[in-house]
Amino acid sequence: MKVSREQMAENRRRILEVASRLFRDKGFDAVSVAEVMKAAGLTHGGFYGHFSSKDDLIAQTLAHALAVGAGEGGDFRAYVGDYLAPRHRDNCAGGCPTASLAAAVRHQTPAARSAMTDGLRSQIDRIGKALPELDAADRRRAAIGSFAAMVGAVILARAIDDPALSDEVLEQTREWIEAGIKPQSASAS
Amino acid sequence: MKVSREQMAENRRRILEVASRLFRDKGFDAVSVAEVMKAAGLTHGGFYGHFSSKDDLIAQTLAHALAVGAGEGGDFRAYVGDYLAPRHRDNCAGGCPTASLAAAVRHQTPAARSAMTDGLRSQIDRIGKALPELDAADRRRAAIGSFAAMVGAVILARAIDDPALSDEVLEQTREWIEAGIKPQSASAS
DNA sequence: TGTACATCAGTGAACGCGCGTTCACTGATGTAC
DNA sequence: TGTACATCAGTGAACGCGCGTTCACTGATGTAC
Repeated sequence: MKVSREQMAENRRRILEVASRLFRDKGFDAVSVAEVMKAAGLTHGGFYGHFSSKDDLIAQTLAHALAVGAGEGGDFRAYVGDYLAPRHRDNCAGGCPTASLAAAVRHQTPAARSAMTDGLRSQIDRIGKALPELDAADRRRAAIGSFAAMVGAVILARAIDDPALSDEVLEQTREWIEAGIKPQSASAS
Repeated sequence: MKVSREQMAENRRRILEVASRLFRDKGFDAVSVAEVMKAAGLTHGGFYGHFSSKDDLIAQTLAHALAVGAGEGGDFRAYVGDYLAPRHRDNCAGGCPTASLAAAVRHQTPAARSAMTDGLRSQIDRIGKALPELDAADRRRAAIGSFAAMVGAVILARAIDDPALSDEVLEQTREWIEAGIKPQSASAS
């Protein structure tokens, strides 16, 4: 049965939202189109009224997931602390899409890789703006280096099955980043 | 037709070797059992004489791939430079198994996660030993932090479709790590 | 404002395909004599 | 050392299953009058 235009737009939004959570939690391959539609409260047949293919859903979900949560002009220390916390490691479905999906994007379509690239570019710029105490060159290096370390640490912490080592990877990486963003080999806080 | 015991052992080794390259290149899901066996010069039916399932192959391939290349007591600077080089980014099949597979291990069996954990533990220890100029606490932090940054940077560089930004992620992360492993906010080389 | 009808979002059965896995068979291996 | 035979690594057809995708159908929407 037909639904109103607003209802359809909301359905589409809900599909993208549940797909984003499911993909982050289980990966692109382990989530079926039918599973996404069921989680959105619909049946699988209607999927192709919203998206041309599963690959199209993946690309649009990436663009959607990497666009939200863009705000946060806040404290970089606090951001790193939250990012490298066990709570974030254990919350794939609600966590950073880059940490969950960046490695899988390599095997996806050009549209998906393009969405990922745009998201990463703006993420790096955003981190740079959160480091105003550094000069331009140090700021860019610190933004890229610390973001790479954060993403890598969460990926490693999620792969490791020993909780102690997993916690240690998060904690040591946090300390390593904090030491690295002190301006110019200067004094401590 | 039956083959000699040595031939069988060599076949098994070849299966693990080609599986390691194929998995690193295309991911676990995109490589079929038949594809692995064909690349090893065999037919798919014989697979179950060597492994109990595809999951078993994945776990044993991880243990195999993470065990070799363990040597290299060499210079840490050179190691970082090679790791964060475009050549390594562009060589998934022959590159670091952690950079290619760590993120996917989260969705695999406990045996696979256990093999990954063992590999990461020894990798971290090995990097620590390559940093003898630091004291114990700094060494551990530098080993974990710089390895996380290296893995994260290669994953991000491989996800990005803009060559300039991809190169920049590698290069800036390399500089960030080099700045971080200078002993105790001390002088340059 | 009320009615008649064309539109089209969503439904659910059905499709074709590739996958992991199984199994009856083959023929070289390697052991018993 | 040579022969007879049991073993078993590898072969390739076949299986069942879940997936992405298609399509005839349904009935609420929203427009034309």
